[in-house]
Amino acid sequence: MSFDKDQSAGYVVNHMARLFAAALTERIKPLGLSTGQFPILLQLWSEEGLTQKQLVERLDLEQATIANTLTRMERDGLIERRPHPQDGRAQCIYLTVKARALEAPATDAARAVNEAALAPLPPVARKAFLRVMGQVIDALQADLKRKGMEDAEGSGRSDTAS
Amino acid sequence: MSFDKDQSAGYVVNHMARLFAAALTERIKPLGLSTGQFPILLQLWSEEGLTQKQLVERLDLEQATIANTLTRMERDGLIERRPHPQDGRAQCIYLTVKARALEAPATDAARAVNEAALAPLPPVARKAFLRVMGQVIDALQADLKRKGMEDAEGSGRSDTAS
DNA sequence: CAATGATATATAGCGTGCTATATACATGCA
DNA sequence: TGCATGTATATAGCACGCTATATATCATTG
Repeated sequence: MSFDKDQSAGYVVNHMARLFAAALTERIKPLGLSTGQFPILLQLWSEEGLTQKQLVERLDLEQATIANTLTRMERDGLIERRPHPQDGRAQCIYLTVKARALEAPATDAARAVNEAALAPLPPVARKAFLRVMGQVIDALQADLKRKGMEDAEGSGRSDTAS
Repeated sequence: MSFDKDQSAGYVVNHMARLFAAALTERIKPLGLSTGQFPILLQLWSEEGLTQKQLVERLDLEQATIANTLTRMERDGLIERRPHPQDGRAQCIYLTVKARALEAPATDAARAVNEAALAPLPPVARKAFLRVMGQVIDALQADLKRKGMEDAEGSGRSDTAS
C-alpha cells in the first residue's frame, strides 16, 4: 500500500549519492576539478596514454559521457588528446603537468570525503558496507541484463506473456 | 598512496545510484514516467494541493530542481498548477487523473527495483543496510554543514588559519 | 500609502549521465 | 582495387541536479 521513501533503498541511495557528490565538490572545486572528472583522472594517474575506448572499458560510464567529460577536461587544461600512432580513428589521452600535480591533493580530498561519510562506522562496518554495496551492484546489473534480454526477446516471440 | 576506486565509498555509491536509476527507468518508462518525477509523485499521491515551497520542504531537492521537474510534469500531463487562493505568488499543485491512476503501477515498479537490488540480502541485512545509509547521510550532512560554516567564517576572520 | 525587505516561483547557465545517431577511419573480402 | 562492414570518436538532444539570479507578490514599517 503505502510507500515510504525513507524506507526505499533506491531513494536513500540516490540521496546519499548526491550528498557524496556535494561533499566531494566542496573539496575539489578549489583545485579546479569537478566530480565527473575524478574517475577519469584516477585512471590516468595510474595509466597514462590510454585511448577513449580503453577508458570506457575501465570505467562504468558510457562512451558519450566520457567523450564529453574529456572535452571539458581538455578545455580546463587537464588533458591533451594526441593522435594514435597506428589507428587514425583513435587518440591517446595524456595528462598535463597541472593534472599530474593534482593527484595528491585530489585523492586526499576524496579520502577525506569517505572518511567523513563513514565516520560513524567502525572499520568492520565500513568493510561490510562496501561488501553489501558490491552485492547490490551485482544484483542490479543482473537485473538490468535480464530485463534487457526479456525485452529483446519479447518483440520476436509473444509466448512469454502467459 | 594508491587509490582504488572499487574500495572508495563515494565511487561505489555513485555507481550503485546510477544502476538504481537505470533499473527504475526501465520499469517506469513504459508508464510515461521518469526518475526525477518519482519523489514528487510520491509526495502528491499522499498529499495533494501542496505548493512548490511545501514540496521543497518535504523532498531533499533544491527549489530550482523541483520547479523544472514540475514544468516537465505539467508538459507531460501529470500535474496542474492552480493559483493559490490566498497567496498570489504561490501555486497549488494537483495531480491529473492520469497521474493518480499511475500510483499503483509506479509504486509496484519501485518496489520491484528495490526487491531486485536487495535480492541477495536477507531481511536483517536489508534493514541494516538502510540503517547504515541513514548514518552515512547524517554524517555527510553534518560534514557539509560544518564545511559551509568554516568557509563562511574564514572570509571574515583569518585567525582560524594557524 | 509608499518604500523596504522578505518570500514564492522562474530562469539562466552549467556539469553529469544517458540513448541515438553521425562521421571518419580500418579492415577484410570480392 | 574498391566496396561493405566494423570500430573509434563526436555530436544531438534529453533528464536531472546544482548555484546564482531575476521577477512578482506579500508584509511591514515609516
